[in-house]
Amino acid sequence: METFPKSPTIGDVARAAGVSPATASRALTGRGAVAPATRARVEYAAAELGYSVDINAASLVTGRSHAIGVVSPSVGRWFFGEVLEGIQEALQQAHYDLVLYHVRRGTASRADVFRYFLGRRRFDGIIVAGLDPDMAEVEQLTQLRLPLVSIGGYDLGTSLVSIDDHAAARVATEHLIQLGHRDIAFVGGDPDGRKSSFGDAKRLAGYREAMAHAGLDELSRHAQSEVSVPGGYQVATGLLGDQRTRPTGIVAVCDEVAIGVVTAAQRLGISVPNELSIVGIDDHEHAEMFGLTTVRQRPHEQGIAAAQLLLERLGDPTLPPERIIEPTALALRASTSAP
Amino acid sequence: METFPKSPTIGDVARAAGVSPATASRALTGRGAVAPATRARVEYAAAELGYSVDINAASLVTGRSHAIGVVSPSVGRWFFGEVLEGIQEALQQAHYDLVLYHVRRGTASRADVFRYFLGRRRFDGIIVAGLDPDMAEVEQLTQLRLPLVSIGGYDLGTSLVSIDDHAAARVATEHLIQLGHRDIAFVGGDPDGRKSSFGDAKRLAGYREAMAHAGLDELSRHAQSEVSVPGGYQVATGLLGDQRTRPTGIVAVCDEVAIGVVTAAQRLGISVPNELSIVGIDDHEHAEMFGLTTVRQRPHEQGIAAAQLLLERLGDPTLPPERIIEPTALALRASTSAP
DNA sequence: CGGAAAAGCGGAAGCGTTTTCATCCCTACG
DNA sequence: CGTAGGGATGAAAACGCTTCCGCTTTTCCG
Repeated sequence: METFPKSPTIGDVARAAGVSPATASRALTGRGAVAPATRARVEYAAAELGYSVDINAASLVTGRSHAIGVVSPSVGRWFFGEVLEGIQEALQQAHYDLVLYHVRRGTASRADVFRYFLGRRRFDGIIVAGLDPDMAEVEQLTQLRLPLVSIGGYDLGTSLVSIDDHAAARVATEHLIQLGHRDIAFVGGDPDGRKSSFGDAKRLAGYREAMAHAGLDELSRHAQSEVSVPGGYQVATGLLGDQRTRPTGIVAVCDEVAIGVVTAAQRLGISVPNELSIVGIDDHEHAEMFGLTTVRQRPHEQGIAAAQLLLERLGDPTLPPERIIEPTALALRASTSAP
Repeated sequence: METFPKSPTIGDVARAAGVSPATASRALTGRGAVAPATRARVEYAAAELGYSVDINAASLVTGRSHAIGVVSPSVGRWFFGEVLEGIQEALQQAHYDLVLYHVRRGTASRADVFRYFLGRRRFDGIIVAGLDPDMAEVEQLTQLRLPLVSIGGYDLGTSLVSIDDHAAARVATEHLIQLGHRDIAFVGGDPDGRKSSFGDAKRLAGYREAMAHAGLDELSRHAQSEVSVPGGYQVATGLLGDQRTRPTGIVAVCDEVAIGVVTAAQRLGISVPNELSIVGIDDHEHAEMFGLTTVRQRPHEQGIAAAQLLLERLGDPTLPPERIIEPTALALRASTSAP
């Protein structure tokens, strides 16, 4: 095992194997014809020297960087964490690197990312997750002329992976209606979804449609909150405090909010589901522990699907955009019953 | 605004500004002397053309890729999500990209990452967060000869950012002892920390030391569990079920486990803190909502500190390794009282 | 005012890789 | 047996950028 002051190049490998750099490259990349015996010699030499391709040099000539960019406003929230892990899983199998850009809404660095970071040809394609970009950002995104896949609702007119948020909330609401509930509140998010994610607004609309369809327009109400466990807890503490105005059923914008609501109910001594039925959306990893009835989605699978969609389009950029709507299903647990 | 069939190069910018590529490069990178008027012309031309440097070509010649790698076994858990966001924040300010490698323990792709991904000179330095690498992996990491910073306990002999896990658990335990508790259990993690993170084992040791110091060795006990909210919930359900063997105080390996324990206690009708005191470690974003007494740490700040440590060493590789022990502090809330 | 130093700039080399093109040799087929 | 075809290989160009080197011009100071 020879030691190099600096990393060995393909020239070093070629010399050690007694071939030209061209042949060494062919042997190692698998492109072009090379005799089996030669290939073995090259591979042996490469292993012996601890050779690893310099991805920058390779990218320069091929124009492919073998990485994809992921832009997301959050990594800590369950949905995004799961999506990210799914993307990673698919990318690692394809030997692609993942370059992460965290763009919290309204931060200065967010503008930097769009203006400065995204244009450097560091990646071959891009996945935007749960992003609600403004016009300028959309422009900058399309300007890149890179294959793009969107996850989680916002429709850029490109390939897209999502659930039907509208239908998910409708199903959740209809579940409560079928159980006999009439006074059903929707908890979480803000009215137009500007401050939360784009899908949240669609879920609210799905709830409203189900209510209207059952002739319950009058009873529709929306309690805004931050989209988080404490957010749900806080708003539920207010909403459930007065027994006279308390609804019998709650549809939460997502499981995190639903868990906050469940916790608040417990704290207030309100029995779930006897006195209050709660249904969430997500099937969060804690949903089972809280016995939460919810509409299941699989963000991990969505991440994988998005990455695969993107990888396909890296291989063949002429492929038309594809829209994948992932299935959802009601998961019945112990947080809902007849009123 | 001229449109290019392909992205404009620095040659295009130079031509538009009426200078040589060399001068254009100097003007844009800020290295080397260039007249103010010339710089302005070049910058104007670059903006007009929508020029953005090809980072691969630049990396090839400078040997710096302006990216750093982050290796972590999780992104969804609170601690790692916070760390990741902190790292991002610091890196974005320095115009560095973040390349993420998710290495779950025992997966095939983990081996791939160490064998294949890490050696491609895609990044200039590396941060490992909460990793418990085996010997081969440590070898591969040091083989890279790249500046490295470790977060969260495992000591590779390099620069490092961490809290004193041992002391944190000791403080938590002593808090209960001072309140008058004697029968105190430690919940979460496995004995040697092999399956959970490295710091968890140190926390267990800190608990044991505090117990021993108070002459309570005999009463020391450790209830193993997955390090998660459901994990804490599950083990607490068993531990608290039998009133005769129920401890009066619990030290949880982290707040996620502690929250699981609190929830289990509520479900079992055990009053916190009247019948059971619980103290966590972390100051998780949900700790306040659950009224959890805990030992606070700030993973977001640790992420920032680690990134800064690394960036400094990128600028001057001769800098000696530095070990930053971040402070912790007991945060008193409503989950602890005298027994 | 004269000379030294510094500033400003262009030409060209070079980073490590892939790929085109040309060459050589072997096989297979008429 | 002659030749077409294809497999295997090497030489060299090219990718886009930064930087070294050298040249000219300006500035500064005694």
